[in-house]
Amino acid sequence: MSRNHAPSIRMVAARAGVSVATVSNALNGKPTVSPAIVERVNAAVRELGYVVDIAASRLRSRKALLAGVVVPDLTNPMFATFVSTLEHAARGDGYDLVVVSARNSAAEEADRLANIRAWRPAGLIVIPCDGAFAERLPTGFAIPTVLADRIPDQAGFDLIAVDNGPSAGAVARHLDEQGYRDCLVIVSKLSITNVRERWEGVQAAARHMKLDVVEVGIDDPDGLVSVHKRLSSKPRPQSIFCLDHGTALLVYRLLAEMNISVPNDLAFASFDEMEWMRLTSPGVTAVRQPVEVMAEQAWSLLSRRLKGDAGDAVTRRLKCAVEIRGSTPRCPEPQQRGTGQTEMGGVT
Amino acid sequence: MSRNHAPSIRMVAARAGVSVATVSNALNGKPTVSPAIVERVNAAVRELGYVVDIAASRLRSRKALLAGVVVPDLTNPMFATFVSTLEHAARGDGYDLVVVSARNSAAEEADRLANIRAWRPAGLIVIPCDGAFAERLPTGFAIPTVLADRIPDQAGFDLIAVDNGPSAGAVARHLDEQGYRDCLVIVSKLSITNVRERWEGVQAAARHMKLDVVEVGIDDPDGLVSVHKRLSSKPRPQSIFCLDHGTALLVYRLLAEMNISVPNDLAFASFDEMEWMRLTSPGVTAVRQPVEVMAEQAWSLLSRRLKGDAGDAVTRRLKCAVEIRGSTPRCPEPQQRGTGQTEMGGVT
DNA sequence: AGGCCTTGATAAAACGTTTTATTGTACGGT
DNA sequence: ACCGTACAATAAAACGTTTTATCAAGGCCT
Repeated sequence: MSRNHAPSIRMVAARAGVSVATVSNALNGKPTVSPAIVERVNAAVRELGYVVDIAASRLRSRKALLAGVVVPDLTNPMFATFVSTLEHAARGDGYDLVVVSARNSAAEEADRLANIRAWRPAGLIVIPCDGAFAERLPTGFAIPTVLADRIPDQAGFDLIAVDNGPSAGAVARHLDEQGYRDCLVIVSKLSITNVRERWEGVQAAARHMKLDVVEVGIDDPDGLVSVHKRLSSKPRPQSIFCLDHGTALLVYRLLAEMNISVPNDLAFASFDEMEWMRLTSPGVTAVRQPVEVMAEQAWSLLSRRLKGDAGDAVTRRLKCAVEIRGSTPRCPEPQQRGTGQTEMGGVT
Repeated sequence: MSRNHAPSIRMVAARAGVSVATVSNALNGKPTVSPAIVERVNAAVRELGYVVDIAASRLRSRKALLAGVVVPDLTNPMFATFVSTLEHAARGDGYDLVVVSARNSAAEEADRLANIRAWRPAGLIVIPCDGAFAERLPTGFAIPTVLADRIPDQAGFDLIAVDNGPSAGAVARHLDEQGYRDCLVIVSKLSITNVRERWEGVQAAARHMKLDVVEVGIDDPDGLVSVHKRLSSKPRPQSIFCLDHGTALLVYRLLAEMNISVPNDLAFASFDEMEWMRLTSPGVTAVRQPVEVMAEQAWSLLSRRLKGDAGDAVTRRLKCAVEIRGSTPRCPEPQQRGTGQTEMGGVT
């Protein structure tokens, strides 16, 4: 019994009655093959259901139509969208993607990077876990690399990110102008470069607001406890601005549990817009990042590099959309605070 | 100048002063290599930063530690979680994953399947776009394949899915018992097998409720228009049950826009729980699917197959959790309908 | 001492491709 | 009829591995 192996180019050659080299030439569109033979080869390919072995092909030709993608967490809808868009763009150029998730762990990221190397991709697109990405890049792994979304401590990388500072600043200014005089800023980890940029943007933009910042680790209950304490004490903060969607979700739930009404008792805004922020009543003011654009630009930049462009490292900052919704209305006068005045909340 | 190629096993051999075969044996833990030489080899590997070329390895050894994964849409948080969990499990067994998204198109799914074949994976895990999956599987692509989540028309596949019918039925029965006498069931496409199962489950479980079903294609505005019409006409349906999260989102927004209050004006429930359903006030009654468990079981089943288990095709149905929340309270008496009686909605 | 294992290492073949160099073959120009 | 060229097809080498078969060197037994 012939084993159940996938048909090889040899079988195609035999079936078409030509040499192996000719089959290869025919399939790769080399002009030195006569049309009649091309047709014979194609017929044999169809009949056998032959599909090239990419690995063998790459091995010999030294051309890899393959790029690696590393994201911190596929579960995050933003990164999932990033990957999905990227995949589409890459396939449009004939490239395959090997995608791995670091599950928010720098150690796993390093591991995955080493592992992805074994695939000999032509290029890399990485959303790093944190700024220390350069240290985790295996030595000697010198292929075109484009970073996205998160900002590395070390310069010299191509980078496509959003203008975290100005966008977060725009929200802070909005709160300021609406009359709020203090704001509790909540972050997951200030060590994440984006988050730090946002926080700095807020600090730069707030003119009359007193600012306060709390770290709420994603799985760490302590942070939430301290937010709880902060919200129970008098006077309560007039506004809250969460600098990433994870904390936004946690804090928004906390508010509901504590029976604190948005926006009657305080205003609420978030960086990183999520679907649900348009569904609550009122909607949540949020910064929407242009993920798809980011993915497309990351690919087109990598694509340029793969074609041989060896120019200086590029950094591009994309503009975010700031969606003002009912969760940040004009600040009521102090004496009226907490007595009603519901904005007839709505989906915008 | 020596080109910038990744170091090969040959260089390692030269550096360690042994033969290529010995390096291979050492790295693969063959017992015939003396400890002293193993150490020399490891040192050389470290110094050069050598990483095996998986493709070449697989080519020669005919052992692929690689599985393909095809999902309908990575953007869907449920599938993203599925992939993420799967990846973790696979890596635990030393396997890599090549993940592709069909972007909800059967044509793309077929294309991706053909393409993934070029990687010669050892196995396949697929969440098919629709029931006609078998037709799109390239002929001769006979590797262990586990289907997940969606049910194929054709039998003979390993399958890990949830008990769509009973779970949807549980929600229908709940509505029925709460006193609702009719229910508008909303689906994306009845051609999706899961959705059909859910719909059949609803039909089987509803005892006193009059049922009505509307298809709302994900990108198709017509469906929403007909829902709108249905909601404007008198008498308005007493309850709505969306059988997938995409339509749940659309319809929930539509309700807000039409100023129809949940649950004052009607009850609302959904299959496919999403984050935001715990955040609205009141929370949305929903069926939560055990995605992680599904992924783990899919992997462990595939893993078994890869180890050679050639038993009959297995079908496993996982139980879902039904989360009863404030959006489906006891049905008020008809004369009171729409006059207030807000459940002090809360996050559960 | 001679024969036979065992041990540790290696040379060479093989995997499925692509590429390079080679071989015919036909053609047009003298 | 001869040469040079262009064209079509191919044989063989190469890519980086793993595997198989081979080999050399001891050690043990008679």
